[in-house]
Amino acid sequence: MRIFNTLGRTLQDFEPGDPGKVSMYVCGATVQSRPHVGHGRYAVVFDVVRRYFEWLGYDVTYVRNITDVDDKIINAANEMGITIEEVVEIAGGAFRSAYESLNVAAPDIEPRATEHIPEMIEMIEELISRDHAYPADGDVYFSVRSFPDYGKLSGRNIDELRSGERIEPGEGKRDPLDFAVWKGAKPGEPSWDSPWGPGRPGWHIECSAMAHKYLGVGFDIHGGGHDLVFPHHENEITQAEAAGHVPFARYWMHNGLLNLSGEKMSKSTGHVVDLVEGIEKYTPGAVRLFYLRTHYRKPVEFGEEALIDARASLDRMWAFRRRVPGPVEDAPLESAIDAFKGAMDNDLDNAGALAVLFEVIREGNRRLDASEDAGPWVAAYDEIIEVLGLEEPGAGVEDILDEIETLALGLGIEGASGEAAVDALIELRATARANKQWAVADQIREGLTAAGIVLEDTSDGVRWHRG
RNA sequence: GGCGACGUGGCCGAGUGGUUAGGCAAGGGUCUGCAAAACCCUGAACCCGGGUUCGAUUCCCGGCGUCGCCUCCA
Repeated sequence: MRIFNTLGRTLQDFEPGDPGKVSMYVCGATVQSRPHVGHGRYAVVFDVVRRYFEWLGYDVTYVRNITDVDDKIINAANEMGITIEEVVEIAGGAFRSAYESLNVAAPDIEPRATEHIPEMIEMIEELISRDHAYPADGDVYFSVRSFPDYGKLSGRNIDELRSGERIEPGEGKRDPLDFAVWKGAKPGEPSWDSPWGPGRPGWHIECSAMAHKYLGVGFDIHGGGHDLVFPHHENEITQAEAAGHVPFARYWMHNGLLNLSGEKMSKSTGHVVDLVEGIEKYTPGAVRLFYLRTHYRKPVEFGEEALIDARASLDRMWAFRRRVPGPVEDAPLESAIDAFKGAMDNDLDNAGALAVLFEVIREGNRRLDASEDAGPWVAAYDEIIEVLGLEEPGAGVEDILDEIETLALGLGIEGASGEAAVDALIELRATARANKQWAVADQIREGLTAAGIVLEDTSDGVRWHRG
């Protein structure tokens, strides 16, 4: 597999550090407010990275952190008059449920910054002892000029940064480029004890410390949104490697950002679409497919048309799979699997992989139409759809029991509920159709449609699914 | 200003030095009580100008345009 490594900005063959295993660390979100649709993209992209490696047979350890203390969380708590724990609980819950509905598998480890203060303090002490960091009035700063490699990830050099420098030197900073690894507590802020007095960690140090703790030195893949390349990831590498963890991570993957009306979405400007609302409006599957239609490194415009397009494509996929109910025994079509693998091995060409899937669907449909064996095509579909995480969820009816029951009772069906009632209605309709009582048949179809169930008449009988 | 990415048919979106990507939408067929689904066929593209080449959408140079990072940000 070839991966575009941000470190070096080239396509590189992926070789795990430990044969048969892949260790991944992905920067999760700062849980200060509800997730926007941009957060969904990184979650889905790296979920697919993980699924693909697992599908290839690797034993994957996936770590995704939660930043649960920073300036913005503290501000949000103050504004709303609640504790930071409550902010984290509310926002974190919204993230969790959004991930779940997007079919993003939970990480193996989900460390929180506040639960790793000792590890961070230890790393800061190491940095100080190596003269890469220095305390100043309760803060501790990293000395950027003490680390000659600074800038290697983001591809910039210190002097260029300096010319673009806009920040006034902080009180204790020796150099405007230096950044805080530990921030002394101001009155009223949450804090932890440290050798430099009460305070809290700087943003970047948490990832350096937690990635090292769970994945060790030189783990395989570090991921995150492209906007994290600088300064966050640059600083992460710098701290970790300055503390002696060399190399910090071997491959760096960054997903492209989402635009809204041509402009990047951003929490700070409020230029966002709420992820949960987007999922409700367009359905979770359509949102997930929307993310996967485009190569993961490209920027994408989030817009109504694209989501409706994705929804239609998804319907096509699922409609194909419904034609062959239940699991299939056949081995997946080899040529399709090879093509899929070829696309994915090419720096996770998820869009190319989808093209393979659609070719499988077209030929599978053609064979089913012609009453030829489509088993290998269906099996290939199952294989691919699962790696992409786009499988159709089970068609439960729990949320529309009342509608179904009312409809059933209206037609004289008693004692049946839920799916049994649906079956009874379908049976009743079949009788009506056999007697050419089209009005009754249509009444049942329309009633079920209104309740959210779509009927399909096929040569093999009637199928139903949620609309 | 510095660094970087990108510019493909109505829309979205892969890819390649010479041969059909794919999806959505559109038109025409087939199938069909209705509905849905499906299959077949059709049209349409490679920002502009140079260069390299037998031949460039694909390589090189220049231009134009869009976007990102340089400050918290997936």
